[in-house]
Amino acid sequence: MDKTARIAIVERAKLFAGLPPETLSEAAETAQVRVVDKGDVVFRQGDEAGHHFIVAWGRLRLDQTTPDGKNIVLRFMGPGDLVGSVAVWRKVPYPATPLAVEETRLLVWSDARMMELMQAHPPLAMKAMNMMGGRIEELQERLQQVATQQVERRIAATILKIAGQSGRKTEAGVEIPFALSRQDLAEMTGTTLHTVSRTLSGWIDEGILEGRRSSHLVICRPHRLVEISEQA
Amino acid sequence: MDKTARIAIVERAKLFAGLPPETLSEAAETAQVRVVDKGDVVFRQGDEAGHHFIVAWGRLRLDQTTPDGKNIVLRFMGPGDLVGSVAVWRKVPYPATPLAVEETRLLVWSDARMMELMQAHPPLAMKAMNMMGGRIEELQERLQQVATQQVERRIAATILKIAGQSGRKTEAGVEIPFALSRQDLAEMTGTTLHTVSRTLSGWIDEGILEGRRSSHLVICRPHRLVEISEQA
DNA sequence: GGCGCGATTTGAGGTAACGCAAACCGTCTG
DNA sequence: CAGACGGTTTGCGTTACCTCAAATCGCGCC
Repeated sequence: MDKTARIAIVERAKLFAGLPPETLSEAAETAQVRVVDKGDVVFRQGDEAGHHFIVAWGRLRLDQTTPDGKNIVLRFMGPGDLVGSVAVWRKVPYPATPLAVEETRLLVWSDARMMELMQAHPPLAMKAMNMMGGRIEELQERLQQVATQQVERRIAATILKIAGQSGRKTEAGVEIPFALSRQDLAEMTGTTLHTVSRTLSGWIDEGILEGRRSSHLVICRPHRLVEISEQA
Repeated sequence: MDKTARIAIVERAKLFAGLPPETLSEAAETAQVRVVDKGDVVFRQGDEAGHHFIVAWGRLRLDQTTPDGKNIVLRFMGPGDLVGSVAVWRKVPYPATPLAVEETRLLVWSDARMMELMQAHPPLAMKAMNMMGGRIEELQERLQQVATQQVERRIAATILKIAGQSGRKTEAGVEIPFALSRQDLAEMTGTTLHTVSRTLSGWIDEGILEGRRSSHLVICRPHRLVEISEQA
């Protein structure tokens, strides 16, 4: 990947959005590139944290395993998203495992390099706090959902959020352009595979969704899903 | 409150921990002081965010109200904790309401002042990110708990966490030194007042806790609570 | 094409936790 | 001290969701 391509990626990353060209250029120059095959991980929960990553293209699923062996999906991440930084700044082991659900390319900076960049360009640090703040708000919202809403609403809201950040418009409706299993949805919403399957089956019967027994979900009637996600 | 007192508070705040005395002094000089009576709020969810607060003494409960009128308790905050900063940095309205559960004194900086401090003292920004990272990890842990564990475990874990950050040792055991209602615990663990009451009653019968029908909980057998919070 | 594997669907039964309702008890007020 | 009030306790019926179990289907592989 040449420098121009790297700059293009850096430009798109939320972390660098709106910063002056010199900053982008300097950031791009000091980045390494890393490719992760579908099914492989960028790093593992518990590894010592030493690098910041930005997704150039592809898609990651951020998993967290509990001491008693259960797994939850914290979020999906796509181009422009920042991976690993929280742990690096805190100097603690990575608290989760990002797994590539499709072939993914990332830009990589060492802890030291990123630190230099931040010292040299204070707005970078502000941006970073901004992004972390976004994560906090997102987590608070999800916590609130899991704590107070029933399963059907949570599943609807989760599908809508994913569609909002990764959906592609097609003739049939909004398509989620990667393999999102019922198990994934269960682990995002704090329920079981079976309950998700039942719920989706119902929605497919009602014509709200398409994607029976297969890979890619298509939302045919987003409006209905919104209603469900907001129903009292 | 004189300058020496303010410096002492600033010194204790995690945000400033370990920074050089000049920084502390400068921060302390530019701070305002604000007192909030028990039952009053520092600001309200939805207000425009313009100020950073650090708790000097006292205790706050951070509440979030959902569109459909439900309430959840995000966390309790005590001396040294940072309030409101996430929203200020993101330039979004405050996402939650901090309510004083006892008379509370805070140091206040305007957005602009804090920005100046951060620009002048880069380590401050690093500390801030560190703290935000801590919040993210805490939220991820709670999300995982609510999503995968059953109510009894969640209540046990929540009481232990609160005891860990605010508990005081007494002859009878570890006391939680402020009024923590069953309703509060319910709103922290994503369950109902009734279920919390039943669960605590059981534990009190078993001698794990004290505090029947009254203000301050005392943990008599922390070890048992830990077991419950980890039980398969 | 036949086989086997993993993901999904669907059924049936059980239960943790909710929702409603009533009683209870400190505490503050007049 | 009577009375009212807010937090708590407890009982009981209900239910949303889980758990266990089995059938079904798509897909890659030989």
